[in-house]
Amino acid sequence: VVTDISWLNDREQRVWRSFLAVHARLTASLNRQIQREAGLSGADYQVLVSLSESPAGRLRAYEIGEATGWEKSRLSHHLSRMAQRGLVERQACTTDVRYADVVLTEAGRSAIVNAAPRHVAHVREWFFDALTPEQLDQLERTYADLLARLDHPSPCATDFPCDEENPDDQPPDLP
Amino acid sequence: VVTDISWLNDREQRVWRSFLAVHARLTASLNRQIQREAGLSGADYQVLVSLSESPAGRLRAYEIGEATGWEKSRLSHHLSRMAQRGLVERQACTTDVRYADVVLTEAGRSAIVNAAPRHVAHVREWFFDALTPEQLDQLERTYADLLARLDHPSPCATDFPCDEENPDDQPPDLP
DNA sequence: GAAGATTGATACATCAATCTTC
DNA sequence: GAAGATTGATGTATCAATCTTC
Repeated sequence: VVTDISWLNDREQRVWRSFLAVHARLTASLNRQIQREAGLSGADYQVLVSLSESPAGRLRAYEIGEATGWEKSRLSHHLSRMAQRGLVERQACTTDVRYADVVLTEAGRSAIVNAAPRHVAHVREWFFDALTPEQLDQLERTYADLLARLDHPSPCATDFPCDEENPDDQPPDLP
Repeated sequence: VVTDISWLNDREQRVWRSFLAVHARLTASLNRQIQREAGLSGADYQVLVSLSESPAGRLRAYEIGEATGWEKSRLSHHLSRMAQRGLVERQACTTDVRYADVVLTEAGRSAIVNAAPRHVAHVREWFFDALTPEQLDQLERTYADLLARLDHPSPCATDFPCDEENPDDQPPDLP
């Protein structure tokens, strides 16, 4: 009954639905596993990874936001919950009081050290082990292209204001 | 600081993070758009699409669960919210009272008819327009492989009980 | 005023427990 | 007892509004 409105062709629809399904199932499985095995949510994991990758286990909330791509309020709520559970600690930054420093606690560090290897094992099992080296190459390229498109929207194909039309402003910059 | 635990190599890490980032940003953008333009969440949209694809705009809750991949409770909660907003209606199935029938209301139908073209336009703009035909081919194949792996776990590489080890049980069956 | 951050309200997701009908 | 579905509790995400400090 949706056929009378403009839609994707068969292949596009197949690819799009696969894209959604792969991600939904993969993240659902990974989140369940990490929750069961380490008592962490996927969101907890992301925050802890960011912090553990920083030299002192300390970052500004702003930087965690950059790393995770979350907005301020989501991050703030989540940090509150994590702080309440003793995984991180908030500390006022000495130089500029606006910036909230977030530091990894001992509990937080042991949580991520415990969780990471299991998590990686599942990412391997469910993602990388299903891919050939060629497919890995292709994905690297394709995702880079997709991210470039998302970072740098093309001249508006839709009815939205799209003031960003300077195509040589910033080089595509890989995460 | 995470380098002393087993991890992915550089390329794998890049691909994995891109995979997560692409999906996160794409779905976040799409959800925002569809919410703003049509007052629907991504979840609403999925349910409405399933229903609108069925001949009578009527499905059993069970079938919507299959289509969306959601579990019973999530679906039930969501259908309650949608029913409250007048997008769908629950009706007892005449033949077997266990099965709950869900029917599309007029409001639900016009909501999806209004939302779909805009949604598709954004999927094109942000996803398909960034891909070459070759990349589309590659993705179709790769996602099929990934789904096959998720449907049909390989003999356990991890410490989990994995009783499903009959590799010729069911042919990989594409959604 | 703008950037960084927080709060409160609401919607959504997940889990365990329950209920009903076959 | 098992399949389909619902409920309640808790955790998570999003939006708008606010607060503080530069």
